[in-house]
Amino acid sequence: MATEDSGTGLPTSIEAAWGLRERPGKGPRPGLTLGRIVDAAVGIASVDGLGAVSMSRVASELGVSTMSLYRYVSAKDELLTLMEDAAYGPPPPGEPAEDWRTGFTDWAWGLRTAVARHPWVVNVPISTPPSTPNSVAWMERGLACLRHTNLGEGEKVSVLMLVSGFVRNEARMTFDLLAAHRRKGQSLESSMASWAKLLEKLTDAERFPAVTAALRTGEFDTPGGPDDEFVFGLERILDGVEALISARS
Amino acid sequence: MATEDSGTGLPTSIEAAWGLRERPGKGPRPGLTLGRIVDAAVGIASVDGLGAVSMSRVASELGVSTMSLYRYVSAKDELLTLMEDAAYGPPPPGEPAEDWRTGFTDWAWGLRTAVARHPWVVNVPISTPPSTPNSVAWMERGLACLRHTNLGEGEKVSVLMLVSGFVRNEARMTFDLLAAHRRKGQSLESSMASWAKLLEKLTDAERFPAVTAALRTGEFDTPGGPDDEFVFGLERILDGVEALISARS
DNA sequence: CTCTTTCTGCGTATGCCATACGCTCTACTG
DNA sequence: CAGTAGAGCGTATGGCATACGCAGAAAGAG
Repeated sequence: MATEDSGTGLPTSIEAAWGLRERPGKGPRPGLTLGRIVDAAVGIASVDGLGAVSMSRVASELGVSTMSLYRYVSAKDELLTLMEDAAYGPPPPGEPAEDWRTGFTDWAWGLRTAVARHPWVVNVPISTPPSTPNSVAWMERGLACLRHTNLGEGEKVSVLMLVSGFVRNEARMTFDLLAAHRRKGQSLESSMASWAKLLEKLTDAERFPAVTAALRTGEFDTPGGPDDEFVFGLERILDGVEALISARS
Repeated sequence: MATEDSGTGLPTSIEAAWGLRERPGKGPRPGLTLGRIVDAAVGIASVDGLGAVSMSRVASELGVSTMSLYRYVSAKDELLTLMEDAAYGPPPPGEPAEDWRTGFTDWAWGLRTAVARHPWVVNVPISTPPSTPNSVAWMERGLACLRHTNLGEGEKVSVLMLVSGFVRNEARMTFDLLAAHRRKGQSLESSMASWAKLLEKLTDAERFPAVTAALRTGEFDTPGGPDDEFVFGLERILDGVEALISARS
């Protein structure tokens, strides 16, 4: 089986992504590389969504048989993990801004941009704490943004998880809804409008006074840009983090 | 087919959940109810996880054939939506606290409690904006908690989505990790510790100075309770919301 | 009371999916 | 040059959602 090696406890394919594991000289030369497999899978996901990524589809895209892939990846979820790593890509190079809030805002937007480029990543099931190269690199950069704050190391990590979780979740809702609307051939606006209409039909003013009041303002009909909710949430969270940092002085 | 009716645009099964749609007098009496089907599916998910919920498994649990279920539900994802609604259940009755922060904190904890009772809900794919009875009821209550603030209606909804998204995402990470650890037969502590060890092996101090520094404090080895991250994140977000409310005065 | 309509349950079939197993052939090591 | 580790892959197993159409039940229409 050999799902582990080198004492890292990582699956072999993930070790390969870190650049460990050189090829032993024996048998025939591999005809593929992990990179090509992951690229093919990413391509499929980008065009037809994560659901379209099957081992046989990836294999046929590469002109090999399904089972060949299992020489490179011991199970599909390893492939998914590697796809995720590839989708995030490396964080921007160079030093982050001196001011934590500037740097951290950049960081959050960078993550969001990566996710927007590959919306399917947010549907990759989480199975382990981040241990792929790019994930750890993004973590490194996030921590670096907070280097001049007086937060404890544990707090920094918590802030990181809070914000990256927010980015992921926001993207998940936004892009899943967008995809659902596209599937039904509607625009986001008409879809929101019909949702509002639906709620109006379902909610009476006695049992749902607050929803009724919110609907009456008509704000649901004008959803604004897809980034609006992201901007709003990020500002609130960073305000909260700022309060903590101030309290530590 | 009849996936829509009554002008709501909702699938028939969801309309049934709202109590619309009475039985037409004609054909044979249904041997099942939507409720029994959903209960069975929820039971399976609670015991063996969402992945174990298949149409055939649900059917055999009920002693009927697989295809019978399609008389009640037009596709599996309708069943999932109904399961989600059942898992959240109704929000607590009565008036929320006068003070928005008290009430809203209760609301967030209530959501978290519901999710903790049925951890699989967070893996139900999001396909539409909330339109099931309990989802709307939770929305109603969340808005009610903010009734004495000076936020605009759109802002209230944004705050709602921000916090409920946080609850969902936090639960997703926490419980997925817990499940992964259980699958490998490890405790959370030992698993976190081995993750820290792994990162130490993978990261050198030159390329990953911040991660190295964080690891050196040893804070990863003492994960604390599973609620710690939740409490931390919720406090930050509510601080941020409070800043907004103050700014509106 | 009978006929027609409408709805239920369900058997069967299709076409996906991940992946276990074991064979053949390759290319390097001793 | 022999031995062997590894590559590619054909086949098989056991899952899955769900389309289709049939048989029989229940209620209304005449």
